[in-house]
Parts: sequence; C-alpha cells; structure tokens
Amino acid sequence: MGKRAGIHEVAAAAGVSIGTVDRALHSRPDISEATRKRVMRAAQKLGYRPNLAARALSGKKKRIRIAVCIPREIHYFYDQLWAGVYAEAERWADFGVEFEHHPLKELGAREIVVLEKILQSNPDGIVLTPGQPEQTSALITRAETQGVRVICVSTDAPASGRSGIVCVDPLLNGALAGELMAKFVPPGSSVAAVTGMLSTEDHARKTEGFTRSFFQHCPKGSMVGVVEAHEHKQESFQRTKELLARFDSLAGIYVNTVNCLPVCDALAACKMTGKVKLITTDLFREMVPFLKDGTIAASIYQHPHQQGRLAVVALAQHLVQGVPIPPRRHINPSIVFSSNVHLFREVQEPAMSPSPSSSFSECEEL
Amino acid sequence: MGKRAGIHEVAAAAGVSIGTVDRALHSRPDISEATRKRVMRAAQKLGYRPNLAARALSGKKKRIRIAVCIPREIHYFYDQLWAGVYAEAERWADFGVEFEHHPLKELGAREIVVLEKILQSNPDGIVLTPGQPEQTSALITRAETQGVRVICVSTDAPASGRSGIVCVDPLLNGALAGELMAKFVPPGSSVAAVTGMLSTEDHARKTEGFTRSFFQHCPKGSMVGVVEAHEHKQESFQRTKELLARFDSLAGIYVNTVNCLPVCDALAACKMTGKVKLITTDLFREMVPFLKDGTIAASIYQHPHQQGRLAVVALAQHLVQGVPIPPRRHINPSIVFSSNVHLFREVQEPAMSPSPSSSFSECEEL
DNA sequence: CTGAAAGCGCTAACAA
DNA sequence: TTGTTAGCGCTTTCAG
Repeated sequence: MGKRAGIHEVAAAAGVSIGTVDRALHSRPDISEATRKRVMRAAQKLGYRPNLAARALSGKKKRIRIAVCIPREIHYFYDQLWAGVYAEAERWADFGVEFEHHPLKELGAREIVVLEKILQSNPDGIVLTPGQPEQTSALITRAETQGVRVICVSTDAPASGRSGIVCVDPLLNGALAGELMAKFVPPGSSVAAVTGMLSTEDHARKTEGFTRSFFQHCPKGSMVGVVEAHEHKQESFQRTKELLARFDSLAGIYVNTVNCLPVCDALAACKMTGKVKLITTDLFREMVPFLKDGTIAASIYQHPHQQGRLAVVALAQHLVQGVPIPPRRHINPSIVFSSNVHLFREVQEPAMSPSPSSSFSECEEL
Repeated sequence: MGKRAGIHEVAAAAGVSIGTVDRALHSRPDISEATRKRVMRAAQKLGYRPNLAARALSGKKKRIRIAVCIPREIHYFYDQLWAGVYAEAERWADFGVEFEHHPLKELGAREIVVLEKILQSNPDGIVLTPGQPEQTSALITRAETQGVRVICVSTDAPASGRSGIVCVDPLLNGALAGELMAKFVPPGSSVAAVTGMLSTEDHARKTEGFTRSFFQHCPKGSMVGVVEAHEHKQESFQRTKELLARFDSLAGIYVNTVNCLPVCDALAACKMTGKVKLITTDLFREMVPFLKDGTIAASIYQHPHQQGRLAVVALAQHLVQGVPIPPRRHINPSIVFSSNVHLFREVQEPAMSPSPSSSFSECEEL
C-alpha cells in the first residue's frame, strides 16, 4: 500500500492535462467522449483514488453543510445521540463538512417550524429524529426532492422519502427482551409489560415483539397484562402495584419506556424485588443501583451514541465521497447486566457538553 | 461552528509571519520565548485548530507508517479484526498514514522473527496481537524505547511497555457468562466449564471470572467441573459426554474457547439439547443453527471488528494529532441470542477480503 | 531569530 | 474541446 497514483499520473498516462482529467473524472461538460474514456481507463488501470485531503483543501469556498435536528430531552438518551453526532462531525470538519445543530426542546416539539427554517437555509443534508412522522413526512419529502438528503436516526418516518434510517428495530428490541425473559423464567410463567401508550408506534411494536418472542421461547408461557402508563411516574408506580396484587404468580415484567424507576419502587414496596424478573429499556445513572442489587435483571441498550455517529458517517460519506446511503442501518442493541454496566458510556462520563473550542475528544463507541 | 481561524489569522493577530507561528505552535527551535508566548496566546484566543487536511497535504514527503501484525487463523475472529483495522486505516490514508500488514499464520507463529523485521523498518507505530507475551515483551519494550508506539489488541502483553491495549477483559468476559448462567438456571444448580488450557492466561481468567460471578449470582450454585479440552475437537466431544454422564443434573455448561461445536454435538448425542444451558464464546456461521434451535442459549461476542478499529483510531489519533493513547480500552462484549444473531457481522458478509483497489467500504461497527 | 516562498493534490476560473 | 494557473492551509527550506 505505497504511494497512490494522483491526478498527475493519470494525466500523464492518458496524455492529457490535469484539467482534462478532472473534467473526465467528474463527468463535467466540455470534454469529448473519446478523451473521457481514455482518461477513465487510465485512472482505472492506475487504481486512481482522489486524495480527500487535497480535495477538501481546494474546494474551500463551497463547504458541505449538514443540519442536525434532534431533541434535548430526554437527556440521558439524546445527549448521547448528539455526542455521537458531534464526535463524528469533528472528524469531517477538515474535509470541509460543517454541522449546525438545531436542537428541539423535546421529541417533536416545534418540529415543523424548525425543519421549515432548516430547509430555508438549504443545507446539503439533514440528520433528524422525527417525533411526529405524520406531520413531518411531507417536509422530508420536499427536502429530498430539492436534493437535500435526509437521514432519520433513532425514530423513523417511513412514509417520507428519507434517504436512510439508523435505528434499533423496535420489533427486535422487544423480541430480544422477550427471549431473555423466556430464558429467565420457568416454563409456563406469567409475565406482563409496562409501556407508554400503545397508540405510539414505537411502544406498540416493542410490546408486540416482546409478546411474540416470549411465546416462542417460553413453552406454555402467558402474557397476563399490558399496562399503559403514559410515561407517567405515579401511574407507573400505581399500576405496577395493581399488577402485582392481581397476579401473585407474576414471574416477570418488561418495561419499554423511560419509566422503569417507579416500577422498581413498586417491586420493592411489594417485597417482590428479585422475585419478579424485571427487564427494562435504555440506561441512565439512576438505574445502576437497581442493576447492581438485582431489581433489574437486564436492560436493552440502544446505543444512542453509535446511532448518532453512524448517521453522520452515512451522510458524510455520501456527500463527500458519493458513497450511496444505506437505506436502513439496523443497530444491534446490547444488554446491560450487573457485570458490565460500568462499561457503558452513560455510567462513565461526567456529562460531556461539547464546546466548539474543546480539544479533540478521543471518545469512540459504546 | 463557522469558519475556523487558520495559521494566517494567528500570524496577523500576533504580528508575525506564518513561519513563526508554525515554529511556536510546534515548539520548534530558533524562536524567542517572548514571541512564542505571544503567538500561543493569540492562537488560544482565536481558538486555533490546525486543518488536518492541509497538514497531511503539506507533509507529503514523510508519511506516517503503521505496521499491523495480527494472525490469519482463527479466521472467523482475526478476519474481522483485520477488517476493522483496514476499515479505519482507509479513513486515515488521506491524512498521510500508511499501513503495512505483516500477517502471522496463527497466533504467536514466528512472532519474534516478524516483529524483529518490522522493527528494522522502523515504523511510527505497531498494532499487534501478542501470542507469546513472555518472549515478545522484550521486543515491545525495545520498540517503545526507540519511540515506536505499540498498541496491543485482543490479547495483552502486560509486562511490556506497550502504549495501549484494546481488548475485552477476560475476567469480565467470564463474569458476564457467569451472571447470565446464574439467571438461566434455577438456584442451587450445578454447572461446568469447558476451556482450553488453564495454563493459558486468557482461558484461566475467563474461567475464573465465570466461577466467581456464577457463585455471586446463583444462590447455592456449584461448579462441578472445569474441563481442559486443549482446543481439540475430539477431546471436547468426549469429555463433554463424560461430564454429562457423570452429572445427570448438570444445568449448564460454559465454553470459553473456539470448540463449542463438539460440545453441541455431545449435548445432542446425550439428548440433552436445551436441557443443559450452553453459553459459548465468540460467533461464527456454523454456530447459527445451534443458536436458532436453542442448543446454544447465548454466546459472548467480543467485537473483533471494533477492537481492530479502535486500536487504529487510538494509534492514528496519537500519531497525527498528538492525542494521548488511552492505556486501556476495555471493549464491552455483546451477547448473541437467537433473536439478534442476524445482526452480527460474522453472519452477514460473504467474507470480505479487502483489496487495495476496492472502492470505499462503507462498513462500520458491530 | 524571523520572513518569504515553494510546494502537497485537487478544483475552478481563465486562456487558448 | 483542451491546457494553464491560482489558490486552499500547512510544513519546510532558504534567505535575510
């Protein structure tokens, strides 16, 4: 892997000037088909690959702009997502890619307004977490037809014409929890799920995946209830207690929203800690003690940092190098246990808030 | 995040020429302490950050060379490791970083000879998987004292002065398996481990981690045997059968080497498939059916691709940008289940063999 | 000790 | 339709 052929070598090989080579390589006008082919063959033969550093340097005037539109809350998740975006953005800065963040207060808040403004500025690409796909899809479609590549991350807007999606498939998310639960409890066990609202696509599909997978992996198992707690602490606590009261043989609970803490408390209040296998979703600091003491048997981790990073990789590689955007990039969730909880980002960092003038962050992955 | 200050801006602000700025920034000789400080303050104030593209382009003559020394076999693992190294290497190519691969036939084979040769060529950095730490440590130490940064990946050479290590902590690896096992089997269960040789550091510590963790998480559980199968198929099969014969109440087996297939076969031969919970290590195609049919309850995945990638990131960021090499980068293993096995790289790709002239690989992560 | 100038590989504007 | 040339931001050499 020594020195690679440059544009000059190709020019010499094809018997033309570097200007012509450039025109051929980039399918620019004002060049005869004959010479173009000659140049292309020469480039091919020499294994020509453009030097991105040089390219970035030369085209300094027209930089590539990527708009990022993700929520601030819920912090534990979206901070990581943004950190992942930012970490990868840093690596593209010197290749002439500029990022501008248009944070939303929370998922879906003022989404249309902000997106509209973003479109006004006519960026080259957009990374966003659509909170209200129904309303936003039209805008995304418009962007794409204008030539603005949109990549969704974490949540999807399937109906829109977005170029790509990076996410954990909710069905898989639930299925993993279901299989795990089936392996934790004895055959014939009864389990339940606590979710937000089944009218929320994401919650419904996680629950669906869990149910199907649990039945598949647990012989004679049964689902005795799906509780909608509407992302509400009190409600989560109360309804979990009711659940425990009603089914004294309940072997497991699957929580697929943020509100796992109230469920932990309910378990403790009923002295069922550890007796009922609890599988949760995501990870934040407050969960650690419950993982350590066995209240939470496991949690499905969705790699927000990596999701953000990969979304940027896909978009930047496309915009800079012309690599096609993979239509769907499904992230493999990890499972948090007591043994490995300390290795997750959420538990280590003191809460990084990236400032433009900070030195290089060496943070990578997981 | 608009246009960043360049060396010219700093020069203007400090009232000197760009040449002087360069000298100051790089602590070069031939500059008075007074002007150096003035320049530094100006740079600080303007938030100067070097443009890596420009830097790579300018210093075209003296490129940075990184030697990679990893085995070919066992393929399923080291192919991924190399793919990860290669994928990341691609991204540094235009920053003037050159990689040369010195593959070993297998872990530790002709390690000293090859390393010696690598040292002759005096590279800037080395990525390697030490197979025989005792013999190799001296060489690594020598390299480091010569100013060659060495980073170990996957396996360690703790006694050497290597700059960094990227790996899954074997203790954690085992501990995760132990916790998982404890959650799969009822309290008071008996389990066993199948390993290679306890004289191998890695195997011993995985087994140790498993044992400790299992006892911790499984009340009244017991370890009824640790079988050394010496990485041998026949032996693995036979001794597993013996194990099953001797302990008819065996509830689980943990395999921490490559040879899980013979164990699966032994389970089948004894009609114990699914009755004995089997937890394995790593992932390769042939395991998939056993994961699907429940023979293997779970497998601990060590992210070889990511390990390779992160080793290169650490080394390249240090060599190019002066970022300190993190002394230890512990990778978080994932757990392979029936539900998510299809999301792991080993199961998707048709076996990538990177060729220098191939187009950009968009492969990333996991 | 410091400034000026020549590239690095590529793009884009201008000549021919 | 093609060739020539001026930078992009930085390192490095050569003058001053």
